[in-house]
Amino acid sequence: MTAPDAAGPSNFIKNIIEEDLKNGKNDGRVHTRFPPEPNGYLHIGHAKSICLNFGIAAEFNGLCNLRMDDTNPTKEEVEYVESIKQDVHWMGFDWQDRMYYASDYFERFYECAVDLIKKGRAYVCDLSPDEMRQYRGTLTEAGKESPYRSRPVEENLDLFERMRKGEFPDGSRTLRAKIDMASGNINMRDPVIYRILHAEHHMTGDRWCIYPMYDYAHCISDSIEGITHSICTLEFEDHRPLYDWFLDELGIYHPQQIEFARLNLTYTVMSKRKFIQLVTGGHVRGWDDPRMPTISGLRRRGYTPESVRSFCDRIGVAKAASTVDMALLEYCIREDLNRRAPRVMAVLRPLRVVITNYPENQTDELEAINNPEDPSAGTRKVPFSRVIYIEKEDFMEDPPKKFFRLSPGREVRLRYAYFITCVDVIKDERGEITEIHCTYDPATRGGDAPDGRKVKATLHWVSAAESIEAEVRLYDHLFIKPDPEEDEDRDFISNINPKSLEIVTDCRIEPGLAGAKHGSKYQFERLGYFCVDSDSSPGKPVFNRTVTLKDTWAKIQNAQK
RNA sequence: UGGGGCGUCGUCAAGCGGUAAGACACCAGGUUUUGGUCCUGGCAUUCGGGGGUUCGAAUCCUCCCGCCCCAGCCA
Repeated sequence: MTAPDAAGPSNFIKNIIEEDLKNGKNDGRVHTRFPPEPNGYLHIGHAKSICLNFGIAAEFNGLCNLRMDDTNPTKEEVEYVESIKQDVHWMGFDWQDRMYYASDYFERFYECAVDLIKKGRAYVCDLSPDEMRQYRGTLTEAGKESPYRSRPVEENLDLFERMRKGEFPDGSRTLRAKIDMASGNINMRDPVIYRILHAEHHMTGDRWCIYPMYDYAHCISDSIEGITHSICTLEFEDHRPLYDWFLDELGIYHPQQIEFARLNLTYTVMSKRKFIQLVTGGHVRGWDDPRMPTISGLRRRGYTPESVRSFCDRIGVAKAASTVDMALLEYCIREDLNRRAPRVMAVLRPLRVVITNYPENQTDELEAINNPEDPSAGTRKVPFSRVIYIEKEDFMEDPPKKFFRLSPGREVRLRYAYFITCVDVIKDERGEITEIHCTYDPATRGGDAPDGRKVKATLHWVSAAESIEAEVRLYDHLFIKPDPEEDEDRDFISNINPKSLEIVTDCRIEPGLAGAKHGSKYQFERLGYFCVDSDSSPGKPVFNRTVTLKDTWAKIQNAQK
C-alpha cells in the first residue's frame, strides 16, 4: 500500500484553514478529527470525510484524531468500533496514539453540565417526550416554555445528581439548555442535554444511566481534544449556533465547525437505514456484499485504497448537494488496476474449439506478457494444445456489421498464440453450437504473421486440458435507476436491479491462477478486473468482477439496437 | 407563513471585479497481439432569471425563481 498523497486539490475548507494560518489563529496548529458513531459500517461517504480530515491534517502538518462518537449506548457496539478502525487503516490513514471515545469524557461532560446549571443556563425538565414535542412548537410557530424552566438552581443541582444516581426511570426527566423557545432555529428551543438511559454502554458498562446528547457532547469533545477545525456534513449547519452556544457559555476552547456536502453516488443508496433494509431483506448478502458502497463492500469487490482516495480527491469538497457519477468511481479503479494488475486469461463462458491440424497429445508453452503497462512484471508461460476454449460471445455464425471476432471462414489471432481460421461449426440435435473447428497457421506462433497479414481481432483463450475451473461473480449496479430514491412514494427497494449479481460457475482460467490468494487482483484480458473472493476454497477459486474494461464493442452493440 | 444553506457544461468542480480551469461522461481521429491502455482534437460567447452599480460582473447591490436541510429524550 502506498502512502496517501500529501496534497489533493484545493477546496473551500482548505482556503479557510490557509486563511487561519495566515492570521496566526490557533498558533498555527491544525487539528482535525474523524468522529464516526460506532453503530454501523463505514461507507464511501465516510471515506470522503476520512480523506478530508486526515488529508488536511497531513497537508498542513497537523494531526487527525479518530474518535468514536459513542453517546448512545442503545445503538453502539464494539463490533462496529473494530470495523471502523480496520476500515480507516485500510484507507491508508493512521491516528497513531490518538484513538478517543466521547465516552472517555463522560465525567467532564457531567461537570460541564453542573456548571451550566449553576450559571442558570440549564434545568431539569419533567416533561414527557410527548409533552416536550407539544411544547417545542413547529417550524413556523414558536414553542412554549416548559413549566420546569424556572426551577431554582439548587433544585436543578439536586435533581440532576439524582438523575445520575439512577433514582428516576428512563424518559422521566431530562436536563435541558435554557436558550430560547421562540428561536426560528428549533435546535435552540431548549435542547435536551442529558437523557436517562439505563443501558449497558460498550465502554463504560453500567457506570452511567444518564447520557449526553450529540450537540452537547460533540463540541466539548472537540474542545477537550484541541480540535481546530471541526468538519462535518451540511445537515449540522443548523446545529452550529448550538455548538457555539455551549462552548461560549462554558467559556472553554472553541473550535470552528465547518460543514460540507455529503457524498451521493448514482445507482446506489448511502444511509445506514437503507443498508439495513438491503441486508435484512436479503437483497444483498451482507454489509460487505461487493455490491454495497460500504468500505468493506468495496474492499471485497476489489477496490484498492489508492483508487478510493483518488476518487475522493477528484470529487472535490463543496457545499452544493451533489450526486457523483458512479462512472467516476469505476474510472478510478480502472486507472489504478490498469497499471498494477497482472494480466491473465480466463474464459467465462467456454466454447470448445478443436484445432484440427494441430497434433493430438501435444502441448506447447507460449510466452505471455504479464503487464504491458509494467515491463518489470515480466512474462509467463501459458499452455497451448489442440483443444482450447474461447469466449462464446467471441464467435458468431452470422455476424453483424462491425463484429470482427471469429465467424465461419474468418481468421483471428489467439493472444500470444496463433492465427486460427474457423472451418466448421458443430451443432447438436437442437441446433445449438457445441464446438467449432479451426485450423491454425504454425508460422504465426506468438501471434505475428511473417507475411505481414493482419487480423481484425485478438481473442483470449485457455487450453482445455490444463485450464482449471472457477466460479466468477459478475456485478452490476445495485439499482436500475441513477437515483433509486427519485420516487418519493415508491420504495427504493423496488428499484433494485434484479441482475446486479450473476454467478457464472463453469469458467475456465489459466492454470497459473491455482492457489491465488484472497484479495489478489488480476485483469482477465478483454473482460475486466477481478479479485479472488474470500469464498474461495483450495480446489475452487471464486472471483469477483471488480469492474469491466471499457467496452467499445458493447457500446456499438447498444447503438445498433 | 419560521430558521439555515445551495444554484457555473450531462455529472462533479475551479473561479474571490479584468473578460469561463480541470476531471469524469460523451463525440471524432491516431497507435495497438486486450474493440483495453496511450495519444490528438471537439465539447458553457456563458455562469438559475430580471433589474442595477462599474470602463469592465459568474464575481458587488437588488428583486424574483428553483432545490436541499431542520419540529429524536438519534448522530
